[in-house]
Amino acid sequence: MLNERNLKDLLYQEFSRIGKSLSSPKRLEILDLLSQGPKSVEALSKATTMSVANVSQHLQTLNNARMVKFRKEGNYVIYELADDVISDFITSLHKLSEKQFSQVQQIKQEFLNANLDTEEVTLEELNERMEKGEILLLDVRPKEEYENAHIPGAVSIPMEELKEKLTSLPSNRDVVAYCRGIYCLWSVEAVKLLRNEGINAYRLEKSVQDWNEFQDHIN
Amino acid sequence: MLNERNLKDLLYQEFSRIGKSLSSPKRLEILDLLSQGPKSVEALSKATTMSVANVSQHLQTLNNARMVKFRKEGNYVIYELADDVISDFITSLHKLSEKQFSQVQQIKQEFLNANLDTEEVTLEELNERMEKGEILLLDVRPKEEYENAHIPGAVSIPMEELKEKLTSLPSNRDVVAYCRGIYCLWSVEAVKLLRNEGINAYRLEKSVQDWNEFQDHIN
DNA sequence: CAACTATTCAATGAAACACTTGAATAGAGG
DNA sequence: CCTCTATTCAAGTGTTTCATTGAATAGTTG
Repeated sequence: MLNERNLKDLLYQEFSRIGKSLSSPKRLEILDLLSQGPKSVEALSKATTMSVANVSQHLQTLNNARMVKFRKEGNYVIYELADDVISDFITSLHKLSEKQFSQVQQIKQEFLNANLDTEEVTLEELNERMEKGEILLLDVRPKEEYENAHIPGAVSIPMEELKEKLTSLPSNRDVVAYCRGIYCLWSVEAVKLLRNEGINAYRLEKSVQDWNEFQDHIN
Repeated sequence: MLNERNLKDLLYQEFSRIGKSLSSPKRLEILDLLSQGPKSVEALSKATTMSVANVSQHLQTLNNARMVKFRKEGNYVIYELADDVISDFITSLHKLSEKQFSQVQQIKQEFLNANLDTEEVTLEELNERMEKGEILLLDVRPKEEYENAHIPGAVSIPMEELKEKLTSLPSNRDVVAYCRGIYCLWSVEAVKLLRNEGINAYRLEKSVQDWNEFQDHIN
């Protein structure tokens, strides 16, 4: 028989399934990757340096919490976020974390300082200077992610191809590179490469999601 | 030395601390209770039917994740949510859960059906009829929670005192009872009691938080 | 249909966790 | 200053979760 205490236990158990899915660092990483677009198990395995079986297991628990869904496509199983709401939720988790963990900021800063004396670009600046045609915006994520969604006007050169294509870039325009957001470090790498080549390069810390939010705000 | 993989592991580990704090049903219940206002360890222990030591331990992990803060007051240690942002975050977790778990809805419905053929009141209705003075709004939460925050115009009669005060209620006005929100069942109890007394009683499923949100929306 | 690939399943040992119990602490009040 | 109370700490136990491994499955391609 269902009494009040039972009911509460049942309900909070259900609620906690979402919490559980967010309680593992690896699962959060998977969710972040999926927020850039659908991916196969193998692709996730590579990106996270986990075994395929392990990733599959995590995806299973995420699926139980209805955080992701999947479809079969040929030999592959393609996973994606179950819902736009979830992408928003993950973003708000990040914001909350950052707000309360100075440690997160510290870790990030330590790394960036060791790697780059970086000048940041804001979305406002970007918007302005894009319209004037003053800059070249570079999306250094994998091609699929660019195709899934990108900042309007951006050119896709995946990190892997950047070295070869360095010479084809204009040296008379400033270049701004972005990838998956604040904790994605490809853009840092890209800026380093470009500067070595004598190009004025800057890092945009923001992601496509941030861009969308920014657009919603000014409209 | 901090390399890219290390950095990611560290960062996601930090992020996951919030997830961890949301991964235990008991902790979620504690957080919900705290979103109604500050509470002592003992009070939480009673409300959740857990041992004091156990609650204390959970509060410790919540504190590590900066989800709660505490102050000492006489003999007692009073815990509360660390931040308004966290209350919002918990609310959005509930909404997300409800959206994806038909099971949650089902559990709730089964219980309510077994207990009450309930007519729900919407916030719009409430607003309208409150202004006309047609109804008496009853807050059946503990006095401290009422004092911490309540819907304007509501009268506080904690559940424990309701039985004794039944006769002092007007039988010529409709009564609407509310407590902590959709999963708080005191309002269900209250409506049952009131109807037995021949009073036209209805349940408001919403909470003070919902009311505040509603007010923000219409302004 | 045989070989191959991507994914999942099942079993293992190791680590993390929840809850209990009983002792320790620290503040309040007589 | 001693007692009482609320809370925390520390140790022990049983359970759940994790990553890893190797086998099983299912779908595709020759």
